[in-house]
Amino acid sequence: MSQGAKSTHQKRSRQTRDKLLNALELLLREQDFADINVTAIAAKAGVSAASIYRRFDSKKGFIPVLFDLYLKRLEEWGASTEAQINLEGCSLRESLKQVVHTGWQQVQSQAHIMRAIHLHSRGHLGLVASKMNAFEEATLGGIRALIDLYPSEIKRTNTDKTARMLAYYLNTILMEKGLFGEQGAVFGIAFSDEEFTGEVADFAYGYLTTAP
Amino acid sequence: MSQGAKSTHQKRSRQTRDKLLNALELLLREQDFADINVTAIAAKAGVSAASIYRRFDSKKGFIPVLFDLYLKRLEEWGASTEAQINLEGCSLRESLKQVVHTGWQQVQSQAHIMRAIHLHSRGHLGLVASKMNAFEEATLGGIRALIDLYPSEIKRTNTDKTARMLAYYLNTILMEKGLFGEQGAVFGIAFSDEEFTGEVADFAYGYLTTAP
Amino acid sequence: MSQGAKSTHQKRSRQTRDKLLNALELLLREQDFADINVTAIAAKAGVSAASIYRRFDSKKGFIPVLFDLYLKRLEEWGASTEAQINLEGCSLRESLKQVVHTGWQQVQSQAHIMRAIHLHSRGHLGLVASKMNAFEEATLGGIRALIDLYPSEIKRTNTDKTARMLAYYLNTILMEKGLFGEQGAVFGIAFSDEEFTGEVADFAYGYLTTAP
Amino acid sequence: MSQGAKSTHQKRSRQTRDKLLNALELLLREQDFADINVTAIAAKAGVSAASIYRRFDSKKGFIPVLFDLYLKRLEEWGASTEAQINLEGCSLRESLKQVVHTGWQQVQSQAHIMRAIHLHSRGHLGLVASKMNAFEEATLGGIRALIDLYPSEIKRTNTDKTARMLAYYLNTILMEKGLFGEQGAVFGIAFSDEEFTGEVADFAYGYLTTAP
DNA sequence: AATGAATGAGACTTCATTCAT
DNA sequence: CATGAATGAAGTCTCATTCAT
Repeated sequence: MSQGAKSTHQKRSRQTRDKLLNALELLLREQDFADINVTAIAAKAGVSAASIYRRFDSKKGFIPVLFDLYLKRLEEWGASTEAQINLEGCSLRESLKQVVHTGWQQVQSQAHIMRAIHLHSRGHLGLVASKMNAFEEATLGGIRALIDLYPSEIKRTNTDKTARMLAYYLNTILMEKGLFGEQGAVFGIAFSDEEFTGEVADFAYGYLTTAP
Repeated sequence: MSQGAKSTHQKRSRQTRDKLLNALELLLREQDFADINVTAIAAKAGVSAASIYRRFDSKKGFIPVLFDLYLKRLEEWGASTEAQINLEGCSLRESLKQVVHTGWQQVQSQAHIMRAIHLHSRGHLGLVASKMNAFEEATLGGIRALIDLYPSEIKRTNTDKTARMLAYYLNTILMEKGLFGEQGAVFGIAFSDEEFTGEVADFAYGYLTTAP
Repeated sequence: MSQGAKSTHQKRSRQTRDKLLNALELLLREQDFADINVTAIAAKAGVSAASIYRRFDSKKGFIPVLFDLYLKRLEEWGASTEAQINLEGCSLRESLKQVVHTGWQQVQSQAHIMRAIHLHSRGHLGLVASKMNAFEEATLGGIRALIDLYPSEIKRTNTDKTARMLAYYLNTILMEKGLFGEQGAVFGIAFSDEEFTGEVADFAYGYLTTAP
Repeated sequence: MSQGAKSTHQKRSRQTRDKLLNALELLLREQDFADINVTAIAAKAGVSAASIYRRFDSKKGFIPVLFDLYLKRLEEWGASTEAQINLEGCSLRESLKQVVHTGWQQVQSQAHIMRAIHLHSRGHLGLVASKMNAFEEATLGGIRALIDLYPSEIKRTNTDKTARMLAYYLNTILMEKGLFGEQGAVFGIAFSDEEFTGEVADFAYGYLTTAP
């Protein structure tokens, strides 16, 4: 069947799927994935628990789909105007600030979803492994592009290694606070968002502009 | 006494508790805490599952006790010779390298325990909150001491903020790879330990030596 | 029309019904009725499971229709040449042998259908009661005719009772082995077909020729 | 642990098992095994449904245990006075009548259990195969002993074959009516018990006393 | 006190049957 | 009508936790 021309059955099927996903997302804003049971998801979605097993392999099956949802949102957001960072004429420092600021907003808005993924794709199978790789490659691409914009300022010699470290750093540092900062102390990083993102960017800036 | 643990006046009781903790630690080297069931812990310890509930409030009750265990080991290790870093005459860069290297070893050796704490103290209650604070304060103290050793090289102005950021950074960046690096891609950070710790230290070095 | 089956005015409807019945029969050669699910029947027939409920009240509704199918085959077979037993000039013993032999072949060839009827018309409703009665009456008629052929040899006094017992005996004894002999020990009745039918006939012969 | 000196735990365990078995037996007097759900069994027994799965592999797991129960009762009954048939001085015909009469009583009293076994051990695995064999061997032994008592009267030549056929016959003929006679027509065998057992015995008598 | 047994809860799964398009 | 989707019901299974001895 051609894409875009979905049958009514398929549409209905997708609706149920979406209802379930929406229900889960709502619940994830309040509880941890482990504390949410399939009955609750079904109830919130207004469908039967058995229906879940038509759309998802198991409760765990929600995780990769949540990841898809996250990636879709990331993509949509990437195409939106608010994500359009204009680095024209910006200094490296300024650019990093913008990138971090933007990333931080993303993390915050999708924290509930990412938390579930972060905690429940761990250890258990390579449920999301391939998708994660794709995501990482895309992120790396962005980072490399940024690096390439400032050849003279950046003193790191191995671009690939640098890009990987930077991507790893940004991802990790924003996630930890974004996902768990609310309920955990996290070294009293209780700064304002401005301060936090500023420091995070400065960290990256110092790294890039210092020769090995 | 830890939340979740019960008093152990009797010697025998204490022994059972330790047997259980050992059993759990052994199992944690192979599986995630969520995948280990109390029966397995009891079996490994050679006691009945019901006995667990004489020592611990619940399965979750193991978490704060694991945290205690971790802190105890950290303390012992801090007092041991191998942890005695001699920063005398070292450059800031060299000192950071040593600190990161040492921290990395710690994380690696206790990864199985920290993983359980990291994943299962999340969201659920403030089971370990107070201990975590104490731990963080201690870490912060060390970081501040390090910073104070190199007043001329360090360009950051707000020492407290800097120390917190650095502590947060080091903790987060080492944990993510140490706890989950094996099974997750983590941006292809597949460098050797040397490379990794080197980059991590450089990151910190760049941050500290660059004016805001 | 069978209980459980719905009217099939349309030709197409009739076709679908037959496709379903054929599909079920094929499946019955391999699995027990209870282990065959409606989806499988529908799939084998190339229609949707929902369509089944347009032809049959329920899954159980297949049973009386299977019974009809069985009776139809029996009738056809009764009219065929191979079923034409010529008892002319045969001794009672010889006649019984032929009858048993023929019955045994019937049971064997329709075992998969009869097994389903045998197991699933039990207890549940009188789904097939009226048909069964008709079938039994027909069978009884045959038996009575046989008995009437050998008035001098047969020593039983109450013909009706004798006919009923004989019919019951033949039906039961052949069915048990025919339907379940393959997978059950059944008292190690592992004789050849010749031996088995011979003994069965001898049993009947002894009964008939012995005075009460 | 020595037999007879069972721990209290074991006793409790067995009690639960017995409660479940009793509950099932009560229910079997009213409904078919397939129509009884585990929840109902548990409720009737006054235990939790989960407990069932500590004692039995699955719902099907009841079947072999029911078979054991049946065999145990058969054994107990065999040792009881009412089963003590005194064949001393009896004619073969008389002996057969007694045996059939006794067997018929057995079948009737245990019909509900045997019905479940009969219907649900079919096809599915060799759940009861080995036990069935043992049961059949024991039955065969009895039949052989009976045959050996009347060497002059019995005209069959192959004792083994004869014993097997007789055992098969008695078992089958009594079971069919005993288990299903109430709800099925069974060739209008609506005689009194006396008549029925009399005919059944006569059948056997005729067989045994007629030369092949 | 230690423990085997019991249990409530809930995930998971299948299936006959009904619904809505 | 035919059908994919949905569903209620029940079996299966596991597990943390509590009970009773």
